[in-house]
Amino acid sequence: MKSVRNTTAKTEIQELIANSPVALSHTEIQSATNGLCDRVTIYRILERLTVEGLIHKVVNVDGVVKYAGCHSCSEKHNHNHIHFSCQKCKSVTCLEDVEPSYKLPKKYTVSEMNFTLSGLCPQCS
Amino acid sequence: MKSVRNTTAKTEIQELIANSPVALSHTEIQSATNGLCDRVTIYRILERLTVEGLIHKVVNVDGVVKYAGCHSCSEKHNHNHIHFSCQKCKSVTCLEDVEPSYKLPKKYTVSEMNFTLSGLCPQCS
DNA sequence: TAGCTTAATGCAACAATGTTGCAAAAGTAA
DNA sequence: TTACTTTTGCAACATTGTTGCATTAAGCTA
Ligand SMILES: [Mn+2]
Ligand SMILES: [Mn+2]
Ligand SMILES: [Zn+2]
Ligand SMILES: [Zn+2]
Repeated sequence: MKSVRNTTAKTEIQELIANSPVALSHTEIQSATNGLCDRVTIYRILERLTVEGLIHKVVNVDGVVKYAGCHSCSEKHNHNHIHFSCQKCKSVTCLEDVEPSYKLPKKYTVSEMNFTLSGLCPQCS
Repeated sequence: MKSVRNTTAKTEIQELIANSPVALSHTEIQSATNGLCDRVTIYRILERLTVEGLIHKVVNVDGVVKYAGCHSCSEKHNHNHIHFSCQKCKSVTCLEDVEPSYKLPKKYTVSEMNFTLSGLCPQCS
């Protein structure tokens, strides 16, 4: 039986992501927590929070990996929203209300989606 | 005036990508060309082909960068199709016919899109 | 064809990001 | 507190991509 332990670093990183209006990268988290723990530990905490369904990973169009809080992912991740990536301020935002629609022609089996739009966010327009 | 030179390596890599049914990563290109040129040269050729509008970059959901041929991008890139990423065979395919629709809050200015679905491709279903 | 200009290449060195193994530290239940 | 197990720190490594610079070679012209 593998139990989950709530450590200081894990709690702090989870709250940091949950309270952030934009998705955060590993580097941004490391800067924000300022020596709270080792950088390897941050990677492992992010992995654990993702598995637990508390945060989700967002791979930006420029390849930068960021993390954002989940709102209703208890058992497994179920995201069908769009992400917006600002080309000016580099922010990545979850647009939870925006559900894209599409129609696949062939015999593809879809299990996940990752839709990202880039341009200028409201602050940078 | 900066002119463009067609070298053996550039031509071969462009044809490799153009004739491939799936998007190719830098590593896959390096393996396929088998010592044709240095790995740095491959990066620079991919950059050049992208600027020239002959290929386009696809950042997969797992962060792996791949390249696929462009069909009608002379002046600048204009892609509005979906990419499909197979979780089993790891292939990334351009679904040129599939155009997703969505409605954004009007405060956002969109200039690019990157939509990727993952699951099982027809061969792996 | 030979020579000239400069785009393209090879190579080394570096940077950023992420992973793994293992011993030490810390969380949790008894 | 003790015992058990998860979590952490650290070092070492892997992958991917970038940069500077000397050398090579593509394409133009005579
Ligand atoms: Mn999101
Ligand atoms: Mn494509
Ligand atoms: Zn912005
Ligand atoms: Zn497949």
